[in-house]
Amino acid sequence: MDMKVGRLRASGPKRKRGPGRPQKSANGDDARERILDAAENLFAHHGLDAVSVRDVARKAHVDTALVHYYFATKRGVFDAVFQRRAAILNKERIAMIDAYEAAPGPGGVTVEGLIEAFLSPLFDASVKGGPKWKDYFALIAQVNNNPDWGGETMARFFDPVIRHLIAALRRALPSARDEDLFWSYHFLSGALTLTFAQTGRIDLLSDGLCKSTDFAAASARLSRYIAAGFEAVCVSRSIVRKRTK
Amino acid sequence: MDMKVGRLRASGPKRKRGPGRPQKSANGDDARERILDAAENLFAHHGLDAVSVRDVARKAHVDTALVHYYFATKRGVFDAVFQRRAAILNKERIAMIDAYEAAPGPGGVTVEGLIEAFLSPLFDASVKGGPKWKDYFALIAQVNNNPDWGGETMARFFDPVIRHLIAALRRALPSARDEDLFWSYHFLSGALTLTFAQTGRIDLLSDGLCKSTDFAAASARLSRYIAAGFEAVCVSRSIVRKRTK
DNA sequence: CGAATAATTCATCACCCGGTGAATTTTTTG
DNA sequence: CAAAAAATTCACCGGGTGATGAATTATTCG
Repeated sequence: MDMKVGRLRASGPKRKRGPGRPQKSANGDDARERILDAAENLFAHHGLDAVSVRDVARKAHVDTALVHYYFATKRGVFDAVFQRRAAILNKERIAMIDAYEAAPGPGGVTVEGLIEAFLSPLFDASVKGGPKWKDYFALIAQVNNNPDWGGETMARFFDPVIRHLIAALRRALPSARDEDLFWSYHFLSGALTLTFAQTGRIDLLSDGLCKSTDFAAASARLSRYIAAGFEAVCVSRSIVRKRTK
Repeated sequence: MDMKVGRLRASGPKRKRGPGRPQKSANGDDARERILDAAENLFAHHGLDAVSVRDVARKAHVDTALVHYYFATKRGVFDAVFQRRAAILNKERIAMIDAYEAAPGPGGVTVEGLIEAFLSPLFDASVKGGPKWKDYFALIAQVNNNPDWGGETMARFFDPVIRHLIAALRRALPSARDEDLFWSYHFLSGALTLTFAQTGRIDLLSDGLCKSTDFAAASARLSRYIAAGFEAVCVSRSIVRKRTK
């Protein structure tokens, strides 16, 4: 009986910098990068399961075998796409929160200020960063709402930043309960990711008055909306809470 | 030349009540119903594209051909699942909004009261209605965040109720702009559907303090959270708006 | 140049997919 | 009971899927 023998080929070549490099290196037109871009775009717009490795390869003008050469498996492609922009983003977001806490406006640290610091790198990237960043955020929206492996994946990449935000919120709202903070963040997460998902939903609902792609409009409202939600839920209402619980 | 001839077989049998009925009819154990239940569960937990017709048939203890006999295509199965509970739900939600507007508490109609009327049939069904209803709501979460056809599908089934809610909110907040109302609803929609998606995300983030399955806890917070968001965004701040716009 | 190494392609495998037409079985009707 | 109709199964098709090993091309290094 021949059991399925595990793949021996490692996940891609040894990445030493020197020898045998591809056509272009300083340029962003490596085949590897093209594959990631193609996958990012397709996964974001159609979901992981609706896109085949062949689709990705075709869009990247590359043979399917090359995709497996670099990333071993389809899930490997996905992970690489997901990871590529996460690190940059997370560093910025933590820096923004810290900077705001170190020098808030007159009146001190507010919930809205913290939320805005937490969100601004995302909206900045999606507005100024070009379509690839928009694709990336749409991809995150997909993952965040995936019931299979979404929760685990999001936790792996984004929990540090989020815990950082929640710690800061805890300082800004000393009377808040942790459950209230976590649920409030959960609602924020849902509102944010649906906005990033660009489903065209709001376009249809509003008969064209609002556009899914108009992140500036979303950004102008979201921080205020969410901050008000946090304050309404997290600021001492223990009497009411006991009644509803 | 033989062009692909359209399917001649109609989408299922003639549904007259009399002849040739299956094993059980009054009971909910029809094969047709079993297929819908199986599909509902699988689509909700894994997404439409990750589930095959064979998976559904296997779970329903039925041949794949029977699935096509009743629903013609995989998408047909999905539509039937989606539609099955939508009508019931929408009728209840409109009734709740109307009832609340007709007899609000002392102090008149509030945003929180409207939101709660709008949401309560959902949480009621998911808490009291058993696991099939939870599956259904998880399925809605999938659809709402699907960038391909989610926006259009949600619009087709739920826009009437939502427009009804927004009309009521417009009466409760006469100074609100429509863009603000639509964006505010959009955020509500995202927060709600991520909650229904049951991704386990909040469980991991909170180290088990909060549970994705605890709809009672979510329900206890969501209306207040969202109402505060609506009021913060939609109540006259035209001076500020002009600056950010 | 020529050897070494990385990048890329080619041909292919075993399997799963959605869907269909023709039997076959079950149920209802007269 | 027989005839009719509905429900269900069986066998199958064409095509797509993720993945792989061997061959081929491009690049770098000595």
